[in-house]
Amino acid sequence: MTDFKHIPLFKGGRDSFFKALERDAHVQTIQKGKILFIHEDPADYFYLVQEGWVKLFRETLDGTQSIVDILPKGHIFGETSLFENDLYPYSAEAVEPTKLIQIPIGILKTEIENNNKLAMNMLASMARYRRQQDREIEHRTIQNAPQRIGCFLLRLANQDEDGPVTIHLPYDKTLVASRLGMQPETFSRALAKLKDTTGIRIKGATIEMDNLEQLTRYSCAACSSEFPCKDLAAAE
Amino acid sequence: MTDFKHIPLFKGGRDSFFKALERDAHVQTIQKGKILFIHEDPADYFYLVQEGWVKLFRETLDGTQSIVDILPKGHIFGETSLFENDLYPYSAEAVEPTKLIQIPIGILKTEIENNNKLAMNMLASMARYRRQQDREIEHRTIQNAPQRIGCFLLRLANQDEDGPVTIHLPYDKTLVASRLGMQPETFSRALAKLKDTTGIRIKGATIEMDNLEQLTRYSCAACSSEFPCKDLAAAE
DNA sequence: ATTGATCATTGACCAAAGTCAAATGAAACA
DNA sequence: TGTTTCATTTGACTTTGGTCAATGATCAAT
Repeated sequence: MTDFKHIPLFKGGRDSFFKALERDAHVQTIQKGKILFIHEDPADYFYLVQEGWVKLFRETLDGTQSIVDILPKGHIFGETSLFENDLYPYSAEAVEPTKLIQIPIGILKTEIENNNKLAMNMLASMARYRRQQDREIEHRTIQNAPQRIGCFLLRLANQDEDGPVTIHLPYDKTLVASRLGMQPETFSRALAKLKDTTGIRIKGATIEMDNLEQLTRYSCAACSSEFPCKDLAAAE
Repeated sequence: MTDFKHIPLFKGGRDSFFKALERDAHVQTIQKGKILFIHEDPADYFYLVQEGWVKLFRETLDGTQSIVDILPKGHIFGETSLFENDLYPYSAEAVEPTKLIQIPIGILKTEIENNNKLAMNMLASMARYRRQQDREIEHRTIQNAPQRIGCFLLRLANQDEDGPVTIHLPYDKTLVASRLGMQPETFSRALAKLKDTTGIRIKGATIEMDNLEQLTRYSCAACSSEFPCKDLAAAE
């Protein structure tokens, strides 16, 4: 039983909307590696991540992949097809064991078209995503590999914490590498360099440090935003 | 006299909205190099480009710039502040002699909040922008410098044209370089390489070729989209 | 035409990241 | 407990693009 009314994106939805969700949305449990849909497939459903991680990506004819995003719990995907043609603009794959809610896109479309509150929620969500993308492009341009990793770690951490911090990488290093637009080998070396520069401690997928200060000084120097990052994606 | 009713984003606006526009929006003629606002300024106005080009950018403490976008005629900017805090998320500068319409952001806000048609227009506009950004990130990752230039040229051209094509760079090469995330020197060399590879002819800011095929083969090989590009930004 | 000013190109060199191949480690499985 | 599989690391080398400095080109204004 999912409590749709507590999902921020759905706040202010009408009864008919929640009734439709109860009736037609259903939960899917997905194993790691499962492809949910492919770029250009007809977009009949959008999805809400409940547990796990979903990779959105595109690929060229020769198989080179480019990661659009990797989404945690609370995020939706497949919904943008709503506003243009009805095809998915990317492929989606579960990169960890994942629980999703699959929702017919028409339900959301109807509600957004008829309930301004939902349209406003959606606009806020897209504005947030947009800033995230702007930042992403900026970082690819002005941060080097170790700095990008540092920034990635900072975004995983609770930035208001003052003392020692432990961070656990949420998925494979190979995947983190492609999320950050670099090769696995580069990631490995860059992480080692980050360790030497900032004194963080690395044990497999766990990273520890006495405080965030060193990492901040190193990574945020090549960023136009202030630390702590204001625009961390709030769960949608 | 500006015909607000024919601007796609404003289609379906109510009379009160257009009255407010008539009253409070006004045209500005801006010389090249003029800064319109700075990142984090309070966002009281948004703008519609009528003529010329506007650069949106952010910069780090040490002055390194990152280009968010460079907008032609028909595009709006400064409007996203609407959905979160009320600060501009970037700085804006006219990079060519430019004509703008400056519009108090409250007028748009009121209309979007109360007129679902406008909210839908805005959603469509943001969805389009989002795809553009997704593509941008992809290209930075998988295209090399000459390919990115080729792709940039293709987007300037009429892609349905079959025969010989002439393209004129819309602004300085230095600026094109930063728009594409590379140094001016790299741009210069990469353009020369593109010339050798594809047989395009370059005279200053004018580029000619017998047809688009060579360029397409070279640049679109490292892109997940089909040529012709469907998602070219329609004027908003 | 001459002078600046700015933009653009070129050369020489350097640094960062990618590639290819091999070695190591770690988790899953029979 | 071995075995397989896949992720990760490391080494050696290449490629790409960045940096710095100097030179050309262009354009506007005197």
